[in-house]
Amino acid sequence: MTTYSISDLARELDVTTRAIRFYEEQGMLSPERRGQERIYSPKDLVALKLILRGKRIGFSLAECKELIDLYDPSSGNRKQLETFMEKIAARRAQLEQQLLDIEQMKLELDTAEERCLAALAETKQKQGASA
Amino acid sequence: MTTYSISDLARELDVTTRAIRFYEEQGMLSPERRGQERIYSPKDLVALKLILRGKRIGFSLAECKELIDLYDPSSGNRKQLETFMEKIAARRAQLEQQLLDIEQMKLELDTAEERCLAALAETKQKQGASA
DNA sequence: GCGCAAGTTTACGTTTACGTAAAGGTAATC
DNA sequence: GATTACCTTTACGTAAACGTAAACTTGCGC
Repeated sequence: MTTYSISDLARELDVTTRAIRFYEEQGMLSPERRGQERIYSPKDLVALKLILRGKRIGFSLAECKELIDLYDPSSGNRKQLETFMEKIAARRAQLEQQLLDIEQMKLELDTAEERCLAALAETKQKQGASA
Repeated sequence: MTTYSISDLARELDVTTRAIRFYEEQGMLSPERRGQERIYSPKDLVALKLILRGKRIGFSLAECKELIDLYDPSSGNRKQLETFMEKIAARRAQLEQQLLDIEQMKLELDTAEERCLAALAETKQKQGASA
């Protein structure tokens, strides 16, 4: 069975060891120990991937923790599942808004760029062929 | 010509007055004054909207400031404009990743939900028609 | 047996984006 | 003239998510 050291995980998922220990401190990971040393299982790897994906989506660590707990079979808690699906829906809606915002901003930046370039051209003309 | 008080703006754009003053402190707004009182113009309203949109997209306030400076005609700086378009492109790419992450998570949550519901059904069956 | 790399804990520091009093000025209204 | 509603400044507080430094142990290679 495969195991990982903390720096294995850090390298593989591109996080710092500090972050990994922090997630453990927050109760999101619970690796085995060999003496002092942390030994991570593939299950831990998956959990860490979940955390990172949650972060990418914009969830807080607290929400990521909820997410992980959701995958814990010991909690057959349907209500939690439903509230979390709502959070995901909210996040999707926010993404839609972000897409709109970005499109809008792109449009405005494009026209700003045009004006800017036009102004530059005008300046050069007034200066004559001085360059 | 229309003007706004700070709480007009706060109401209209759904931000706190504290936030508005903070943005000014950061050099992102410079309203007129009538005595102590801040008087906002439509131009300020636009700037504040820009800030909020930038935030929604996920830009830091520092980046939002760059954004506003971009619209300032006194800076005919094309390089800034280009680097900012790059930031927007990066943000768009991140949004794509977020969409993927959300789709993936939705799939996983859906199957988790199924398993959960199935488990619940099983439990009820074993209990008989006790409810 | 020495050095070095990788691991550990403890603990204070940092950044961002405001929140939250505290303490007071101004202006309309009863 | 007292209340009420807004406005102001100053300033300390806060939450999240680690960064960073200190001080120490453990195992490997030579």
